[in-house]
Amino acid sequence: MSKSLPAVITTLERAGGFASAQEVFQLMRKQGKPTGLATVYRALQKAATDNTVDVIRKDDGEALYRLCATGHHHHLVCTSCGKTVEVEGSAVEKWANSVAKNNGFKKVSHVVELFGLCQKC
Amino acid sequence: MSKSLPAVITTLERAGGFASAQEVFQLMRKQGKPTGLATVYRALQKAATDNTVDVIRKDDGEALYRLCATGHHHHLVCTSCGKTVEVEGSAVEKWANSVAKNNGFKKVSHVVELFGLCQKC
DNA sequence: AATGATATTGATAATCATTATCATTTTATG
DNA sequence: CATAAAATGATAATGATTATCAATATCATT
Ligand SMILES: [Mn+2]
Ligand SMILES: [Mn+2]
Ligand SMILES: [Zn+2]
Ligand SMILES: [Zn+2]
Repeated sequence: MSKSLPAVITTLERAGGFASAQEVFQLMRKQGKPTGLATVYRALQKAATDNTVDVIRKDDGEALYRLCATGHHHHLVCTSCGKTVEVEGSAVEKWANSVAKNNGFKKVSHVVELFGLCQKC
Repeated sequence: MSKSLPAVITTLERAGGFASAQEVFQLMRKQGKPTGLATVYRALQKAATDNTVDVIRKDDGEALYRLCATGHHHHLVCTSCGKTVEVEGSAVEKWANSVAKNNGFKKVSHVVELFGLCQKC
């Protein structure tokens, strides 16, 4: 997976924020760089496992991707206005790994999202 | 929505940990309380908006529901066989609260779930 | 009880993101 | 160039979720 990955990432970059695989697919078509849907999915998945993009899920379960400048991190989201703050989670990473080890689990991933009310709300 | 909701919740309770809508549907069938799939979905969605159940998403996007425990805790779930271990998260609680305070957020809640492969799998 | 209004149910079909196939094309390698 | 290996993409299959809508159950009023 090599020829298409850069083009997909570039498209995601131009998209600005979050974009679904389907949206990236459509954008590439409009930009004159049509690419197979399966290839778009493969590229985004690869980028996700490489931690070069973040993945979140809409309420309906659809995956949204975003170029990830800083590496793995989590989100603090205002439940009222939607304001989102990216937060570091090294403490959580360590905790997750130790919990996994203590229970004999391998290849552990985690979902960590924080919700609350921002200052304005 | 009333007749089916209690039965769905009871089934979710018996399931122990997390269960998908499809699993609840199958369980109710086996327990001699067959209920329509659409009804199961409706009941779980209602319970979710009422905050009587938690909703998380597997890596593949499938929604998992869990009866809101009386005592707050998290889960370590095997993505292969579904084995679930309840884990303490005081370290995460502290982290979440400090992150919230640093960003001026109030009434912070969090979703923290761990996924991996258990020893058998 | 009987009637009509309203809400719930569930079998079934439709939706749609994601994944699997697999033939074709491209790239790597000697 | 010749061959093998990897990437691509058109297409079909999968499967969870949602939409329909006719049949039932529940409620309210006479
Ligand atoms: Mn993390
Ligand atoms: Mn917690
Ligand atoms: Zn806010
Ligand atoms: Zn397992």
